[in-house]
Amino acid sequence: MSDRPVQPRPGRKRSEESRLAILTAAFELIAEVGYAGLTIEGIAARSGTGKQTIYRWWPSKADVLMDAMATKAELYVPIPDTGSYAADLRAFLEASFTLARRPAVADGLRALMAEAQIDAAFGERFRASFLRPRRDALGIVLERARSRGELPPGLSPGAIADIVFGTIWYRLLATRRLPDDRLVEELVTALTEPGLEEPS
Amino acid sequence: MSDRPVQPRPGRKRSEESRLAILTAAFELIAEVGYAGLTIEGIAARSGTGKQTIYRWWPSKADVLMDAMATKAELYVPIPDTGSYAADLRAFLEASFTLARRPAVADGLRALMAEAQIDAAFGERFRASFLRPRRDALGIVLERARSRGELPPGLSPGAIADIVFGTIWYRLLATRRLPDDRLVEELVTALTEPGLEEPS
Amino acid sequence: MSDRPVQPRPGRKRSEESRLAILTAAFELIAEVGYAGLTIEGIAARSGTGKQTIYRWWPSKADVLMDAMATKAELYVPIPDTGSYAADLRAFLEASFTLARRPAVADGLRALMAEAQIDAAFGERFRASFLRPRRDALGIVLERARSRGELPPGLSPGAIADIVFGTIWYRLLATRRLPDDRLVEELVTALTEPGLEEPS
Amino acid sequence: MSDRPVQPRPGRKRSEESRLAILTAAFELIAEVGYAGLTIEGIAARSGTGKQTIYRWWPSKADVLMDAMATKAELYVPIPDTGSYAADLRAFLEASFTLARRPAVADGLRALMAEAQIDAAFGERFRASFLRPRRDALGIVLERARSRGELPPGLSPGAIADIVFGTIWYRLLATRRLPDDRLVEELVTALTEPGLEEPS
DNA sequence: CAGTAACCGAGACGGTACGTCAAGTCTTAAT
DNA sequence: ATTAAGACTTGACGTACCGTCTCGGTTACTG
Repeated sequence: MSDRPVQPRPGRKRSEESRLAILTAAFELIAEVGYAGLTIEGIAARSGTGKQTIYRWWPSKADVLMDAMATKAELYVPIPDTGSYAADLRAFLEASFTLARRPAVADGLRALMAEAQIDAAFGERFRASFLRPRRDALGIVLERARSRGELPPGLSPGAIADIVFGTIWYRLLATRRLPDDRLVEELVTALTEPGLEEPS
Repeated sequence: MSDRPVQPRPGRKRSEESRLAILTAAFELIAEVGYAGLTIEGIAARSGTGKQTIYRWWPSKADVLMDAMATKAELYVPIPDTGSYAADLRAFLEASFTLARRPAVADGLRALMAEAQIDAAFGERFRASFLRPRRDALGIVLERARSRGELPPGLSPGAIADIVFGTIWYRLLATRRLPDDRLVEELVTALTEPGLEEPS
Repeated sequence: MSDRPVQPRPGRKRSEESRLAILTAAFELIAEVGYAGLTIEGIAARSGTGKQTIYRWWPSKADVLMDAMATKAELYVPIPDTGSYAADLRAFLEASFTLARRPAVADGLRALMAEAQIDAAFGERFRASFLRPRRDALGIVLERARSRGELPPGLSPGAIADIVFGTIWYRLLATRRLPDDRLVEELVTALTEPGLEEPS
Repeated sequence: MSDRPVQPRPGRKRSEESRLAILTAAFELIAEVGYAGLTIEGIAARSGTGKQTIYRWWPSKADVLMDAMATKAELYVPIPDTGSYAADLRAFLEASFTLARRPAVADGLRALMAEAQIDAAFGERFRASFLRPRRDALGIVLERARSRGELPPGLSPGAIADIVFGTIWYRLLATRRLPDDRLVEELVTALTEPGLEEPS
């Protein structure tokens, strides 16, 4: 096993130091000047690197930011498995909302989603490497619930995912009221079969 | 009262011809070159006007586009009043989805929402003059339902609005699968009290 | 008469202030940093103008410099007419040498001739608008001498011009010994018919 | 004495293969893309060597080109010795003109002279190792003529050299009319004492 | 014959300047 | 006062090369 025979290409190796300096600069700049003020030149200047080094490894400033978010922000959302669909859903929502309430994360996510609308090629990359994994995580929770027969009738897993992520993103993008615990309960209410949730 | 006494200011009047030419050019250009390729200079050239004329009347190209969308696209969504919450919701969703499925409209909405993330001042205007009226329309439907006691327990009107608009926007922005009739039914399922909708 | 009906084109007029600031900056910079260190960006910064303003009116930095030399340096060489070929030639050479001994002029001429070798299109412009007029001035002197039968046998006016200008340029470009009065006499000696010059 | 005692330094020897590949690449590239398009990176790529190898042995691309000209072009001009100043001068001019008429040589010479104006350090090397030997060759011819009393009165050997080389270079650099046989005769006419040349 | 020193190719690095684009401002003559 | 036209300053873009700096690997002299 273990493919990739390390392929010892000739020439100087990529500088890990520069890579981190660039991601750090991008992460700091987005907080200081906003996405509209974020420029490749600014990242290069702040990080003490050359523009060419950025262009060599990332196709656009949005890709730098996406990489910076993945590297510098801790975006991991665990896949809960409590045995109950309602509890799993609540746990997933709470973890996601906690993330989205961090200002730097919320600002970064808004900028990435905006750029995804404007630059179609980046949009593809953003969906494939950022949105899809998180949607897949919820998909696992929903699949378990489905196999236990806990999903409400008339609601497909796909629609539930659309509603869950749609509501989170809408709060971020359109209302700018960050999602709170009350919204967790209302989403759980809407997405579970009434009468089944609280067996008390 | 005393409505604008026509205020006969001195000097040449605003050219209605130019205004329409600018909005038409913006609407056509967004389809031809995309929002990334839309420029004030391009709009001026295409419309046969000067840049200054655009800057005099609109604060940014996104405002031109928003105006163009409002003027050139027919974005009106009627406020249904059938007497039944489920039927009203379904009608509202169907009308909204029909709109969002028009490619020019979908592209324009995506661009406006993107710009609203990047330019905070435009974001304010976009929310106030574009998002709020539509949310208010749904609010009227929901208020009528609430007063008739048809809203599901545990779901506030605000949360329902977040879920409805969130899901529509998410399909536009993140999945690029345009909303379809099946989603209408799933949203109605999630947002009505089970057993009440279809009295079968 | 008086063509060019002033052609009142619409729009803002070219800024004479910027034009002069650019030429002045170029003329000063060539002395301070040399041609290798002369950049469009440097000229723009020093002159307080934008790069685009330079690119709008000149095709290359060499053209800016050529214009600056013509405007800022006083390069005019009068066409002598003493009635004697030898005296005219001597006067022409002395005036030309005086010019070429000014360091700023010598440096500028060297740079222009160098660029003319490297950029063929500029070379054409340099020959047509810089070298040709000066060669034509000498041509008038020689034509007068020819009509009076004063040219030495076996020497065409073209060859005399090649020798005169060739020698001046060679001293500038290759030896960097600036031309002096002794060289004037030696050139006059070589280019006049012996025995005719000093009729004494 | 005993120069360079072969100094058997340790380490790998300079690769003659790479040296020739670099000079060949430079010589070919100057013809294909011109001096403006000639780059160290291009020479390295074409020759299959690394940039460092070039920088190790030559201080600039102009030095590579000068070396390539000396190695690839046959630039040798014999020192004629016929016993007659006029015949020697004619022979020297004819040999030099023949060289300068070869397009690759003319292009190379123009580029070197241009670079000598722009890069002062290279200019020194160009004068010392390229121009000086050729001027010295003519100097030998002129010294022999002087000792035989054949030089025209009023013309120093230095002035003659300035006129000879100046005229050749001027034709190359400024008029781009390559020197021809007629010019040989006119130069001989100007630089010999009339009545002495053809004793007929 | 193992070290070690200089060379080689490849290619990433920090920089500088390029020539272009568009932004938002201003000036002009005409309406 | 407003318009179309177009020049203005500003700032970032993405590219091209510069000259330097690793890399891993090859030669060739030396202790």
